[in-house]
Amino acid sequence: TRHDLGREQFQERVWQWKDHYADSIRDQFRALGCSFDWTRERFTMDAGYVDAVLEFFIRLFDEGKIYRGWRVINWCPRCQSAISDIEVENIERQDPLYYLRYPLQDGSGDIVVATVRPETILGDVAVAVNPNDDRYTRYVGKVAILPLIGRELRIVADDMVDKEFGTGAVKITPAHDFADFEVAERHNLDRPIALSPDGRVTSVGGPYRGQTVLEARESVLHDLQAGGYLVKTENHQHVVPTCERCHTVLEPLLSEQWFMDMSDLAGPAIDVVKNGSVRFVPERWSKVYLDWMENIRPWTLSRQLWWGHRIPIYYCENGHATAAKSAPQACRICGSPIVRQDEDVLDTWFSSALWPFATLGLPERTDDLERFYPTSFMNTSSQILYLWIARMIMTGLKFMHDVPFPVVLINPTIQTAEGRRMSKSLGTGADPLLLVEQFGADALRFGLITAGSTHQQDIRFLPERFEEMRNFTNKLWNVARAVLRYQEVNEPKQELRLSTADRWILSRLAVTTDRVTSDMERFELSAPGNRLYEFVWSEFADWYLEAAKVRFFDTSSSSAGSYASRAVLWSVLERVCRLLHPYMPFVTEEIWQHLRTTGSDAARKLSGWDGPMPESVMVAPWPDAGEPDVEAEREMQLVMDIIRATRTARSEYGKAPGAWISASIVAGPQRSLLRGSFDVISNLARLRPLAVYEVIEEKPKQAVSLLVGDVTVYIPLQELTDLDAERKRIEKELQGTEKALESLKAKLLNASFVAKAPDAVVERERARAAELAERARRLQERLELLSE
RNA sequence: GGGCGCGUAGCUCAGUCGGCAGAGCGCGCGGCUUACAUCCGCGUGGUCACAGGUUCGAGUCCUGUCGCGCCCACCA
Repeated sequence: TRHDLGREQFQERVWQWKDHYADSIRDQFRALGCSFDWTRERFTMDAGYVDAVLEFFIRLFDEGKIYRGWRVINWCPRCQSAISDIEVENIERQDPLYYLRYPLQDGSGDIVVATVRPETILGDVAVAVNPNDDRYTRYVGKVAILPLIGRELRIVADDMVDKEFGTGAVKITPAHDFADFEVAERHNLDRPIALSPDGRVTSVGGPYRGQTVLEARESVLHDLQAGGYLVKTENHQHVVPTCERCHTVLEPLLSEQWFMDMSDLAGPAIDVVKNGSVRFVPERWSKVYLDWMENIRPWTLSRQLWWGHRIPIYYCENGHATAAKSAPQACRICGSPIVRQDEDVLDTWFSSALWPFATLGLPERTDDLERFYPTSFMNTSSQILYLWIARMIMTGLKFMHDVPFPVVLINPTIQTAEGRRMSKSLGTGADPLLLVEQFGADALRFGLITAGSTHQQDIRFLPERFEEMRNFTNKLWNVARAVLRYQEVNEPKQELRLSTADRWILSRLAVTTDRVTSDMERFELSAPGNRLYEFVWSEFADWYLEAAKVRFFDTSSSSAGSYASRAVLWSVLERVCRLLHPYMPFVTEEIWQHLRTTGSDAARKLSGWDGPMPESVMVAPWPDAGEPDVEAEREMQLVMDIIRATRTARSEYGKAPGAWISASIVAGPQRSLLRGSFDVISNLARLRPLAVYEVIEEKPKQAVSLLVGDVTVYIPLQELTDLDAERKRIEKELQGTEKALESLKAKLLNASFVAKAPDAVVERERARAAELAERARRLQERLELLSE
């Protein structure tokens, strides 16, 4: 035990332990790609920091905010220390509830109380009833006799008693119950300590002295029963306070401890949240914060441990306390010699509470303090909202006269796949290094940040999710390989002639950048990740890259076209790296290093690089969104719809995806627009030979017809299917179209819809109805033609 | 006991201002096509927990109910 080692040797061992685990934490952060300024790493036990802790403790002590007093505190019999009320974990349990009969002194009867801890009767000093409880009015002021011990117990009236619970009479044990202590204060009752900190009955317990709590529980119960004092036993569901660290059942214990008065500190800390100087994201956490803050209680500061900041209080031979950074010559009160320092250490959160300014040198007014206080925002977990966040705000206002941070971003809590809390002691945690090894740091980060959404309260940890994200990382890597492969060295400068697809992807990037940026600015971090995933995979890789390849490999394409494609590929990827870098630092940096040494003049110009690019994507500026290109988006949409419709038809008719088939497209007024995308359509839809007309004299009878907006794609029947199958397909489609049209017509016939819905909505529905009607007409026409 | 969150496809989850319900995985069919089979194409899959209400219109807003989870709490 620590006592075998002694205070000094014990501390040495803890330092070794600390060094080992600090290294491991550093390794984890580095593996995860956290880009800290490692030169500024601080530990709350660093020399300078220790000095700050002493300084502020002394100030608070001298102001009378820190004081010593007798209070009931949560005592952990295993840790042999007091712990603060926010380190208590309440667990629900079923225990027997014993009803005990206490005879009245005057022989006029008895009074029955209920308890789950019969051994605590040894510390009883009174019985309390509710002042409005008629059943007990006549008892108030009388005296009951404590069985087994014979102590006289006053019967008092107190509002704290619930008439409905048990018998409506409560035994009062001031030294071993929080509520009872307060009752004792109100009624000026003795507070005998019946159970000592080492878990044994004291001399107050008379014949039971020396027994452990459990032994006493048994023997007291046995004796009560033998004496006829046990009235009955019930099963009782209740919550039991346990130690958060070791899960030992806590004993409320009257003891002398150091406390800090929080009432004056809380006020300003409430104001800054109410007036918006400190903002919580998600906002609802401010309610949780305020609720705690407005009901704040004194902070139990002392711990009976050997590791931590030892309380800088020195006692003289008369027992006076003097606060000082090192042992003073004499007592400040009476001048007599100092004989000892307080043995206790401070709650670890006391030093943490000073973090925002103690790390920056306060009490010295350093340059760092000027520059970095307040910090830009605090990102943390809801679990330390009270333990740390609230206290940093209070101490910051107290010693810096300013908030430590304007924004507190509260992360969702990660739970296990089964929805249990992740914790070291429950063994439900996950080792970050193993996960990094398994999926890669980028995939792990991306998966965590994009899981659920920022406003959520908790999210599940599902390994499958990180597999998906690993696949995405791989996708990005392969896209980069392709893009780099198509780049050419020392390309002569050419005029940049952008195709529809080029303009389309640049527009999609503009829209994506804009939304990603605005979401990030409001601390919405998962949506931008998902958006980038979608952009990279579905738009950039699946469509644009495929379209670009047509130019590289289709011999009929112009060199100007492939020059433009190369430039656009490079620029889009380059900006994607910058956007994705916060999520995936490793792969984006690696790709960006390759991009840095490539890229034509046109490519760099598209990305906005005038001079040389920075050394690392980490220090590259955030990309500008740029303007969307509505026309290009509309055009490309039509191209993609044509390709998709063709693919669907081939798949439906079982035609191999790669096989070339002939087709004609009748595009009406869209013909000129489609001209520029002819090669893309032909290659991605595998249509060859392909002809595009504005109108045709005679609609083909022996053909499959695909309706894409105003455009019709005709594929000769013999390429895909037979007449019968095509007729059935058209019939099915016509049915669907008519059904949709009918419900839309009904909506438009609804007078109140037309009258009350916004014009734009009504207009849109009308246009849609017209479209559907036209589609139905064309399908009908098709059917007639096929039936001829 | 109080506060908060969640309930949407078989699974895990998105869904912004109330205006045509989405993704990934799974499942089915077809493809090793010149970045990627950790992939590509096509498809399948919904009583948006339940019951009311507001509204021309509700997954979305309001009220209540049920279920799950987290936090807080001195009914012995």
